[in-house]
Amino acid sequence: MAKKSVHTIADIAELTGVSKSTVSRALNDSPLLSEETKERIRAVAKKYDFQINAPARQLSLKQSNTIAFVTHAYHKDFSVADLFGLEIMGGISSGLYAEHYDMLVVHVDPQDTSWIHQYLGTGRVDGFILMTSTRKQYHIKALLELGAPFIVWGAPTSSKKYCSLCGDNFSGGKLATEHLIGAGRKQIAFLGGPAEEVEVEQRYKGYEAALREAGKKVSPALIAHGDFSNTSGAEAMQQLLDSAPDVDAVFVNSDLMAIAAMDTIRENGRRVPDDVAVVGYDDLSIAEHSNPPLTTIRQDIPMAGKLLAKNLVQYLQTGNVTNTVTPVELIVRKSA
Amino acid sequence: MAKKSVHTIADIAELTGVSKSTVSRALNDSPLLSEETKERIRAVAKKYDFQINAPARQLSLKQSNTIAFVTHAYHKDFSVADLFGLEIMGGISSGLYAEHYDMLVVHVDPQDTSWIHQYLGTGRVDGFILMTSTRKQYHIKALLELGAPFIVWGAPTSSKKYCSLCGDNFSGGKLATEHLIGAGRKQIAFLGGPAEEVEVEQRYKGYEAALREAGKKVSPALIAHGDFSNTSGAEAMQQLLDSAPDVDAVFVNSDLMAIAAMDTIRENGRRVPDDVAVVGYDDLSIAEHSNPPLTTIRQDIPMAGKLLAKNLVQYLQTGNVTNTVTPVELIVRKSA
DNA sequence: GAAGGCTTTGCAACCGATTGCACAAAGGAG
DNA sequence: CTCCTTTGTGCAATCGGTTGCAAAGCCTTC
Repeated sequence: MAKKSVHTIADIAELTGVSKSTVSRALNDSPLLSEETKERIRAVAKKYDFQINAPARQLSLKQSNTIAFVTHAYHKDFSVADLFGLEIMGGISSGLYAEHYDMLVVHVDPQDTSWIHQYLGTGRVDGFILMTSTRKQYHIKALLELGAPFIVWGAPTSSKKYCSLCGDNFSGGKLATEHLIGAGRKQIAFLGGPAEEVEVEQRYKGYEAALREAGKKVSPALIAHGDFSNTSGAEAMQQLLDSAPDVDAVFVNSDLMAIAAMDTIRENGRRVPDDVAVVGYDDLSIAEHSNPPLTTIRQDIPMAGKLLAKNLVQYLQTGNVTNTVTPVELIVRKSA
Repeated sequence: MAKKSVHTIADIAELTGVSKSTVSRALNDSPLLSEETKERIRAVAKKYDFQINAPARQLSLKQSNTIAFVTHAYHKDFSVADLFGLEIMGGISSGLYAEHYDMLVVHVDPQDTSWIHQYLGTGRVDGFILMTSTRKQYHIKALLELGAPFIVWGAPTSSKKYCSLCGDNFSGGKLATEHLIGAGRKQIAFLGGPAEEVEVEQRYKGYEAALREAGKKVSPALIAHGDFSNTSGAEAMQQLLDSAPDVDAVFVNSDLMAIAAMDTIRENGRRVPDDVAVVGYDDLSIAEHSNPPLTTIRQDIPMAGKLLAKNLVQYLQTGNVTNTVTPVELIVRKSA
């Protein structure tokens, strides 16, 4: 079949005997056209498998229908952000797809903010989803200064208004701790991520609140911090076992650290969960395959991704600034 | 400063007192212009932080300088492709960046090939990098039929010519097995991925070759297959321990399966590596953090990503079909 | 039967780049 | 002092859409 030559709306126009404008309107479902004409034109377009030219459309509309997923470059040293980033990317991608947006992935150098000009100034993307773990504040500041549209994963910290989405960290910490208390644990430790991060602080507050409500005290010997990495989880756990030998439970701020912590516990001759119960955070896909399967706080990551996409698009279209907190859920498996 | 209004080459043209064409030529380093003029124009462009409009350029050049990273939608069930995909994406991204290309991520339904039209027909992307694990052949066939430019990760299988890149699976299998033989192991098992995959078959051949060269026989009781997933690794390992109780080493086709296998070995009251030595495959970031740290065959994934990018771009520009095999390397840690 | 109002469609300008071709200026040859 | 190259620059068309405005057709209404 010689249908090959149908690549522009002008071709369709000729085939249907109307003008370019009419074809354009038909394809965009303009109310100016009669249903009949629209139908006729669309039928032809479908028949010839017409695909509109994206760059031309973007040029005309001054809008790319593309957003950039901004993340730091991946490196050998394995942090929670990696797996987490992968999972959330799937959610974002599907959320954007539903809104007819494409996703460009931009790996940035944490030191450098020139990517903002590079992608926004050129009309390549309409907005950003920020996932970089380090120096996030620095990037947020730059985006705000340039008036670039964006949404960030994590609790909002600047006084300025911008879109954000984060998990309910307070409830997460509380839920985990309550579960351990309910299981009859007496010496419940908190193994957090970097103390300076808002998320970690909120989880700690939840931990504290649960203990207080149960009439328990917070003991400094039961508090330790890592940096979300595997190794730091093992180290912090060792520290806890040393400083509080009678520890019988631990709430860990990430699944990755929790898995490392469980290894450390075993290396110290204790059993999980018999001697020490462990609750993780995130419910990454590895959580259910760990040994033993990890009890953890689930953040619905795919859903979070979809919401990031949806809220950003909403902001682009209406200027609505959203700061959403997504619910968390306790998933009970074998480790606690 | 009122530099805000400099957004098009026409603005630059006015500022420098030349025509749009001259500005365009200067920015593209055309040989038609004198160095002096080019310098002068570039200086102005730099001064005003001019960013060229991408859609306009794309429309004019009929080329988007964007490629699509095509992968299946991520789902809960954790396969090697996930982590592997993440790591290789980083390499691809940086490789494309070096070639001045952007990376669009497209999550596709394995059943559906309409994404090809959707992205190629619209001029949104210039080519594809195919990573989907299942139904890969189906997608390759569709791409070939439509004459779409692409490169795939994995050994080429069709009789048709297309670009590909894959690890040296034969050498990988051989290296791993030789290492185990060299360590004095006598009953060396092969725990593979799906038997029908070319990669797995090649690794098996390498395993076989190493045994043969050492004057050893291949025993069917020492062969098992999983599907690259965590759980399948544990199951297959159990099967091996049952069918060959005297097994003292195992070459596993993926790090994820290997880690699960090590757990299974311990659950059966044996020690790693003392009783059973384990060699994995891929050297994912988790390999060095496993317990014990995993001896494994490294594929240089970031480099593979860069090569995928580079070779695809080369194909786009010159039509050169490349089928590259990247070297592998034995990384000795504690598990064997 | 003419005027006015709707609805439907087309013309042409515009979005911001690239590039073939024409033309102007400068240098060299006769 | 002309004429011819050679080199450097600008004009205007083009890429493929979108959209403000004008116009054409049709139906009412007086």
